[in-house]
Amino acid sequence: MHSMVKQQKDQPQVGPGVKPRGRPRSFDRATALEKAVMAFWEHGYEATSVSDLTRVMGIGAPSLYAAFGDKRSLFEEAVRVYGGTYGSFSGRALEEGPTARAAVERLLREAAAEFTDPGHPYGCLVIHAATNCTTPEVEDALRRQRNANVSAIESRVRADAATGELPPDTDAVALARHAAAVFQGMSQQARDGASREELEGVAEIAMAVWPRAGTHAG
Amino acid sequence: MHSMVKQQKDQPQVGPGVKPRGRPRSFDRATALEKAVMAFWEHGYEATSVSDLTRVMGIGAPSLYAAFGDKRSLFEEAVRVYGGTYGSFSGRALEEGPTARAAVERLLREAAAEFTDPGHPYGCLVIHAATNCTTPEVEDALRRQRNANVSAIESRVRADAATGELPPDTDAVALARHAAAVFQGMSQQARDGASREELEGVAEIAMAVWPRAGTHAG
DNA sequence: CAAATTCCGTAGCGGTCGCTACAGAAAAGA
DNA sequence: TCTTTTCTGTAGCGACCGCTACGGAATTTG
Repeated sequence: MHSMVKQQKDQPQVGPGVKPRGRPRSFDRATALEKAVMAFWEHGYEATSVSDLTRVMGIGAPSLYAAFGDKRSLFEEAVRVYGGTYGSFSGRALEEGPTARAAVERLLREAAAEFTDPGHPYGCLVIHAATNCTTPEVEDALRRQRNANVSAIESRVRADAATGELPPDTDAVALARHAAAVFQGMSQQARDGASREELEGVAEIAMAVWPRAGTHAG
Repeated sequence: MHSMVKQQKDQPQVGPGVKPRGRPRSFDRATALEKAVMAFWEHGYEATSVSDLTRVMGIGAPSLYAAFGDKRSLFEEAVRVYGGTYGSFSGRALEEGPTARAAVERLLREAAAEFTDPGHPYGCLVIHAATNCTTPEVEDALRRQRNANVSAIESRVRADAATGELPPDTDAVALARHAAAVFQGMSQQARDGASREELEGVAEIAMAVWPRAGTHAG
């Protein structure tokens, strides 16, 4: 006997003509999930208790566990929702920017606005929601995500150094890590009360480190 | 009757000739406190339980409470110890640097070494040990400390802009916040596994934003 | 010695944690 | 209507949380 995997019926994949069998869910799953995103974003994984979640999501604990598995699965799904919405600007900036410099400039400028948007918690969920975690897997998952972002910046810098858009002796690792450090520091300062304008000033200053095209370092 | 304040006999202020009355403490207070610093540094305030503390400190819970008050008081004392030892480099760099630029350069370069020292947990306790805290007072205390550091950098920049060491139109707030953001981002990246050399590269890159003496911005 | 004072180890307090057993309610299928 | 399926609310599980009452141990004072 192989172990049974609990059937997940969370995301209906069948057409709209087929109705599920039993009593229908009395709440909107996406709306409840969005509330969980906000709670985790503001207070982090550990400091957000299941009773906190059931309160803000407006459902009972059994409904939460039936719809989302357990607290950790709910958090992972909340991280995915965040990455596809509030946090998607960073991936877009890095993909769509015409050059590494333009991509990072857009990344930092949009971060200044996003991190201080009064419509949701300050800063970046990926940076802050799983620090000091008693569940190391949760902490590691977001750490990997942060390090992947550093690598993404580095790849763009390295590509521009290869094409001549940046000087060939550019230190791609240091330039990328600097951009990432400014990004992460901006998130921290947003949490500490910095304004959008202050963070835009940081972003502008940070862009001064980029070598100009046609200028070689040293 | 006004409320009695519990007599604290933790730090003996009398001369060495006077012996305390009852049974002497069977552990060294400073050594135990140092262990608590390490535990809070690595796992943060909330994720470090009292039983974690009693284990690493090698004492029972009643001894901990008798010697340090409660968990929060112990944490506050640990933060003070940290600020006077591992974290003291930042204050020294900002005070002793001959110019704002030299002070920040030393700050960042020493941070690269300190944040990655394998002899203790990575990164900065003040930045990481009280995030996502269910006790907002604890979180706020370290937030104030971080914002005070930003202000300290800003003061040094402003002073140099006044003397002409930096251009008079220098944006002191942005320059200081950028330095602080890099500092905080370096701490985050140290926690995420960055090496000393990588962080030194970040520090070097970050210093490129500073206007040279005799050069005016715009 | 005895008395007084202070510390330590055991053991456990009330509270919250993540999670779930259970029974009733609400829907579809027969 | 009756059965089947699924969801919901109550109520509570064992584990851990921060913290402490209590009695015995260790030390100074008289």
